[in-house]
Amino acid sequence: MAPLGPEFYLEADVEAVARKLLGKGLFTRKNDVLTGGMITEVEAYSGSDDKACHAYNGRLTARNRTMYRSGGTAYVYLCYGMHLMLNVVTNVEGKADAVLIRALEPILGVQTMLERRKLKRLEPRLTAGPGALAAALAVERSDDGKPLWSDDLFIADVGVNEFSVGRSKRIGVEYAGEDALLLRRFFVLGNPFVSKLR
DNA sequence: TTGACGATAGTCT
DNA sequence: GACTATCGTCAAC
Repeated sequence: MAPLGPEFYLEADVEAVARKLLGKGLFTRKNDVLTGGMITEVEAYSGSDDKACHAYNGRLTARNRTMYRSGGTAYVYLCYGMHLMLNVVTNVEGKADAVLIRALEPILGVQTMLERRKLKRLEPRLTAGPGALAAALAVERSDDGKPLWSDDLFIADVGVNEFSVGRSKRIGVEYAGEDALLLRRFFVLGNPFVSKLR
């Protein structure tokens, strides 16, 4: 399972990369245990034209500076004081674009993920939703800034390409005014491991 | 230094 | 469907 290299993430169109990420595999390796699955839901954020983006209009802070790095870097931050969010930085260095990974369908390490989430049986809420996904994969703040071809955090092609893509507004960005209406959320149609509006 | 507020999830009614 | 836990971030004071 060879990780995708930098070229996959460098293109300027963040929405295109977001779509391409659907069906790819996202995995972490912690304590020698591989966990992860197929990405089923993503959202695109663009620093250049998007009020919902942390880096809108060139805003640069201690938190969001990872977004300005080269495509293929992980951007991890804490939301609501308790949930970690995992993002994929896209575009070239200096352009603050990123894709929020919101949900995946488990493939590897289901038992370990169930334990991390304190669940007894496999059900969508194991990995449907950005905070849930980060908890299931044991994503940590220290993963911020890592390349997505690291030994303990990587994205790979798992050979899935037969599915339809749904599209909608993004979740929880009402504060962004008219940009909250942008159709920058993409998901695998009909897949149960999607957070809302399957 | 301070305080208002989130790219959420789990629990309770 | 409503309520809230919980804390880092950031802009304003």
